Amino acid sequence: MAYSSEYPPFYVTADLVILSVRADELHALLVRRGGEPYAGRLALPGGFVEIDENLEDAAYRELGEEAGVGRDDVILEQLAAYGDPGRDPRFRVVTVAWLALGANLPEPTAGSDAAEARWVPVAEALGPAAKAALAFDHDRILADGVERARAKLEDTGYAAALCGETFTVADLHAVYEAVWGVELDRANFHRKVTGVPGFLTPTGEVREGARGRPARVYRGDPRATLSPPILRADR
Amino acid sequence: MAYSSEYPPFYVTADLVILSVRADELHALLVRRGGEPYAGRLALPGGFVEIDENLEDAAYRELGEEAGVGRDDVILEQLAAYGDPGRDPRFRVVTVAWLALGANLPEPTAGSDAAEARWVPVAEALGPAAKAALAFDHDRILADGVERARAKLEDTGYAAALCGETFTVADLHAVYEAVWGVELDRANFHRKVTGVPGFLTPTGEVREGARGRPARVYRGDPRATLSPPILRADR
DNA sequence: GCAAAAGTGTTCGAGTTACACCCATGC
DNA sequence: GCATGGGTGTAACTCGAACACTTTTGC
Repeated sequence: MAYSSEYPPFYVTADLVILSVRADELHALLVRRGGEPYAGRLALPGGFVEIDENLEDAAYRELGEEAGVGRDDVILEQLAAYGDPGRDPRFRVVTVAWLALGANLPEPTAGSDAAEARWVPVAEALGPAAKAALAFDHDRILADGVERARAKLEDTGYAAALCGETFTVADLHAVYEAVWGVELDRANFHRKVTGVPGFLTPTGEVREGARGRPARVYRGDPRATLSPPILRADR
Repeated sequence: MAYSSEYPPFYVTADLVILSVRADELHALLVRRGGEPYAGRLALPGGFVEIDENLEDAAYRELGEEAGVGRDDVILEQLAAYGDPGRDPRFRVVTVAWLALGANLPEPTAGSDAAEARWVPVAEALGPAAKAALAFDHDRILADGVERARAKLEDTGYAAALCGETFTVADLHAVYEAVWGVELDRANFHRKVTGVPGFLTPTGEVREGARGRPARVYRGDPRATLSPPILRADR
C-alpha cells in the first residue's frame, strides 16, 4: 500500500453547531472543555469519527452523546470541513461541521457527556470576545453555522424545526425575528407563510388559554422549499 | 498521545469539480484513472492533502497539477466533505470537494498529470450512465457541484468567472443559458445585469468585428452579491 | 366594555415579463 | 438597402411593504 507511507494520516472529527430558540433569542449549545488543549474554554460539541462510521452517523451519535438529542429532534445538515494545519495543536485534525436545528432541546446537564454544557445566546457567543472565548477555530464555525441557518430560513421550512411539533403563526413569527434579529410585519408574515404551498398544514386545532383571539395550530415541514422565499429586510 | 491508538487514521483528499462553458455548453473537467481502484473510469481531478497543507491550498495545488489551472484563473469555493466508509475500497478516505469556475481553461493534455483528461459536457456526465461511468462517489459530488454553481449564479457574480476577463452582455447571457439550460429573455436580461450595482463595470471599449451593432465591453466581479437575484425560470 | 392577540383588506410602488421597437454596424 | 445583433420603451402583472381595520377571546 504505497500511500500508507507516502501520505500521512489525519484525524477526522464531527463538530456540531446546535441552535435553538430559547426565550425569543437564538442560542447555541456549547460545552466547557475538560482537558487540554483549550481546557476550560467553551467549544462546539463533537468528537472523533469512527473508522467504520458514516460522517452523518457520527454527527448524530455526537448529538446524542454530547447533547442528549435524538435523531428525530433536529434537522441536520452538513456545514463544511475545516482543516487548517495547527487548528488542533496535538495533531492534524480535519473536522466536518454540522448544523442542527431543534426545538425544546434538553437542558444539557441531563445525559450529557461533557464536563459542562450550556446554552449560550449567539449574540454573546459571536461577540467580540468570542475569538478568545471559544476553543480551536470554533468561533468561525459557529459564525458560519449561524449564517447558514439565517440563510436557510429564507427559502426552506427550517424554521418549523425551531418551533415545536405544532405551532402557531405567532410562534413561527417569533422564531424568524429571533434568528434574523429583525422585526417583521406581523400581518404580511401571516399571509406569506400561510400562502406558501406545502409548508404549513393546519391541524384543525386552535391554541386557547392565552389572552386574545385563539390562534390556529399548524404542523410544519422543515424539508419544504419556500418559493418565493421570505426575505430578510436588510441586504 | 491517547488518541493515536484509540482512533484510527483517515486519509484526506481534495477533489475538484471544475466547470467551464465551452461552445455554449457547461463542461466539467474529468480525468481518466490510470490505476486501481476504478482503473479506466472517469473521475474528478484531485489528490491527497499533505500533512502541513491548508485544505484550500491543497485544492489550488491539485488544480495546477491535474488541470494546469492557476490560482487566478478560477474562483474556488468549498462544496462539502464526503466520507462514507467504503467509498474508497483501499482505506478510509474523507474527501473535501471544491467547486472551481473558470473561463478559457487549458486543454488538459498540456501540463496535465493525469493519464488522460478531458472536458465532458455535464449533461452527459450527469446522465443516467454517470453512476456507472464515474469512479467512487464522484457522480454525486459532480451533481452537487453543478447544482451549487447553478444556485450561485442567482445571487452572485460567479457567471463573470465563466466569461473571460472582459465580456459583453451577450457573452454573459450565453453563460446563464448554458449553465441553467433555460432560455432567458435577452432584453430583460440586459436591463437586469446592467442595473445591479457593483456587478458590471464598463471598460469603455466596444467589441467590433462581428456582424451587427458593436457591444459594450464590461468587466465583472465574481464576488459581487446580486440583489435582487436573477431568477431561473423554473422552480 | 376593554385590552390583547389573531387575522383580513387595501393601497402603493418596485420589480418582472412579454414583446414591440429603435440603433449601429457589416456586407 | 438589408440582415444581424445590441440596446431601449412600455404596458400588464405580480409581489412585498405599510398600515388600517375587523374578529375573537380573557378579564
